[in-house]
Amino acid sequence: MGYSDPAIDFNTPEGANRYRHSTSHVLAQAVKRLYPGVKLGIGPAIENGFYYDFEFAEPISADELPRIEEEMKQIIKERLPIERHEMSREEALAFFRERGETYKLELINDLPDDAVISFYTQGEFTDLCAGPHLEHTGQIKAFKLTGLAGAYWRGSEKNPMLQRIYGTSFPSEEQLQEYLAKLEEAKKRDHRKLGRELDLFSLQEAGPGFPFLHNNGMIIWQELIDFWRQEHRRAGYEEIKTPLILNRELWEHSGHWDHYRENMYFTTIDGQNYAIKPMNCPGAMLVYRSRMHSYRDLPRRIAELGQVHRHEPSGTLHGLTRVRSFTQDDAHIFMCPGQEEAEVAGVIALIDRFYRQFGFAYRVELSTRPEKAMGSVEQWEHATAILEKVLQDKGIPYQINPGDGAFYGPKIDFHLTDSLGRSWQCGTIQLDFQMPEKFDLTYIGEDGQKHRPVMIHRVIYGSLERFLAMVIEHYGGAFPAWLAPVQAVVIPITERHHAYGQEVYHTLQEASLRAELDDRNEKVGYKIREAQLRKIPYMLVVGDREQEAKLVAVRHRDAGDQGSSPLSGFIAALEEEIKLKK
RNA sequence: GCCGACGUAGCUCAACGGUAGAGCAGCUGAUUUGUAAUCAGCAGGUUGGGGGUUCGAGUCCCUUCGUCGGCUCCA
Repeated sequence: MGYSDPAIDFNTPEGANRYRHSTSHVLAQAVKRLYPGVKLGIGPAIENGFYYDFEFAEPISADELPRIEEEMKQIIKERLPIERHEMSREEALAFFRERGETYKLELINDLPDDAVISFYTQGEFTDLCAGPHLEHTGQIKAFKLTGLAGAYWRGSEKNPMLQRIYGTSFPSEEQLQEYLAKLEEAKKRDHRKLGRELDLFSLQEAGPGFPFLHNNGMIIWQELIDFWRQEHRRAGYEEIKTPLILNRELWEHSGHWDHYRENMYFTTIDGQNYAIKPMNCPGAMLVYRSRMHSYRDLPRRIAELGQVHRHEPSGTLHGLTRVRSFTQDDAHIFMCPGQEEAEVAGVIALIDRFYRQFGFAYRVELSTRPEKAMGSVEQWEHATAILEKVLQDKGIPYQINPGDGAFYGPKIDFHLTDSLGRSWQCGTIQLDFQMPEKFDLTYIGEDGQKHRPVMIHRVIYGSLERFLAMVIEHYGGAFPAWLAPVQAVVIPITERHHAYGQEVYHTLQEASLRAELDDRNEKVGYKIREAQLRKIPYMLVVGDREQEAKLVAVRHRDAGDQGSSPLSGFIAALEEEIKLKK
């Protein structure tokens, strides 16, 4: 099985991985040549590229990447054959010990006893590697080093931090350029850029991680909430609002003090200790507990748009997607044992309904028991089995994310992808047997005795801030009419059309449409250009012809000039478009 | 929090250690315009903050805050 033409195989994931994995070896070889004392970490292929981790004697800077690229080109020019061979464990250890490759030694020591220890050699460079690889280095046609970053050895903050060089490679220069151009294009959709350009929100030095929403952003926010309320009423939810600040005792009681303290903000009122809520659940528990429940009341689905504050490490903050204060579209479902499956299934259906509305593709994960968890292993297994069963019954593909559950229960997570391909958790469904216990929640069963309810914590949007970011990037700022901050702008051609423009504008306003009148002293082309840049869906040009016949000349953001129509007809069509959330 | 980079006008970006500039946006005036930029003028800054080196710092050094790319973490 030859591999003389990498372009043929590149279209399969295996082929692309092999190609890029070999590129990462070329990178390591180049670095070894340029920085003799360097120690090697690992260097796998990843989605869209590869990386290699190094420990340099002196940290290098990004300016040095071009120099490394030059050396890589040299290695490619040398067309070094890439050859596989095996060593015994002892030989392998001796090989790396001699070369001072302490990280490689660690890797070998962690290999299972019966593992085949294989190596790949190209020229003077040999690396521990399972392969497979290309036949020779000359097969790499186009590559680029794309970044330099710190990364903990084996992903643990307890380990030393290595320097990771990222890169990508393709079988042709055209494909590489195409990929880089696509990345540039994607950057234009970045919600942080669009947020400023479209005046949706801002991030200020006065409050790192605490976003400011502007009027345009608030309009989208409110539409998201209106849609949410409507759907939740239909799905049988109630809505509550609980305080942002509650006393410390409550958080000690709920387990947050033990399990979540380092993420919480605290304050003092009249000498008493309070915490700013990082989660909404305790508030919902108190509401549940404020009266008696019969099994006939259950399931009780109690929703809350709750603003939470969490102290996230400064280095993790990111636009609207990772903040320190956000609004969860939370709900807590209290139910009798046995109702779990139906309720979890109901929430999954609701999440699907929402994401479908926006056309989001999503990925599902099942997160299991973390190290720091409340409750017995049996309870966790029981809860996890329920979640797993629902996913399987529904035929939903999912990955297991071990140890990533909440401290009170396992969860199903729903991930969306941003414009640069980064994945963000939005929806989540968490099954909780702990909190009802902690708060001694009860209901009266058919038998007249007290019983313990089970609880689900769930969010659909996840955080409204994060979801808003996803919405911005998904539409690239060109929002559908139901979300658009301004739905139509009236553009009179000259001053002589201002009165009619006013009339049109007022009629739109009275129909509760979000309209603007652009009566500035500018040419039509100028006003249209500006409206296009603001991504306003409809532009209504009015001049002599329109004024005379009570028409509007409709221009659509994407479809262009639509010709003239009676104002009433335009309004009816727009109202329909909004109602259908097209 | 950790590693690296970057902070110059509202925005995008210039300025060999030697008087901080441009385009767009803004304001004023002229122009009354038919589907992506009319013309002219004006104004706009303790170069993120603080310290230091130097005759002299946007530029070099230290420190701090913020942002960006990752790592860890997470809605």
